[in-house]
Amino acid sequence: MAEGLYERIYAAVKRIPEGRVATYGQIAAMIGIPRGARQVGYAMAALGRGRPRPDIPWHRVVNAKGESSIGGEQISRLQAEGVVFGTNGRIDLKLFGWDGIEEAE
DNA sequence: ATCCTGACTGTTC
DNA sequence: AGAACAGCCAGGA
Repeated sequence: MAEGLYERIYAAVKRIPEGRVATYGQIAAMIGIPRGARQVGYAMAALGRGRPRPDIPWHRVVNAKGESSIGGEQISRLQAEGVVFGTNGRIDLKLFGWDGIEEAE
């Protein structure tokens, strides 16, 4: 181990099934860091900085309100996966929110 | 090596 | 309902 904390975050993000979205706080909680939502956001930001972008579906990570914190490409990608945005630009976490459990195929 | 910035959340008033 | 406070890690200059 001795992996960076970000590595764990990226791993959790990769677990998000297609067509579903997870919140920053949810990712943080599932890897064991309460109140670590910010760290998750930082990790995502680090992806677009200088870090290479592996196959991390960062676009599937949204804020607690169910909307994209950055918008732009993120929203386009989510819609391409079938995620529907409300009139206010928010997603129904009850419908697209990921429970942290991958659906069996 | 140090300082600054960056894609958040829940609680309380 | 809107605003403020506190907690957290890594990378770039």
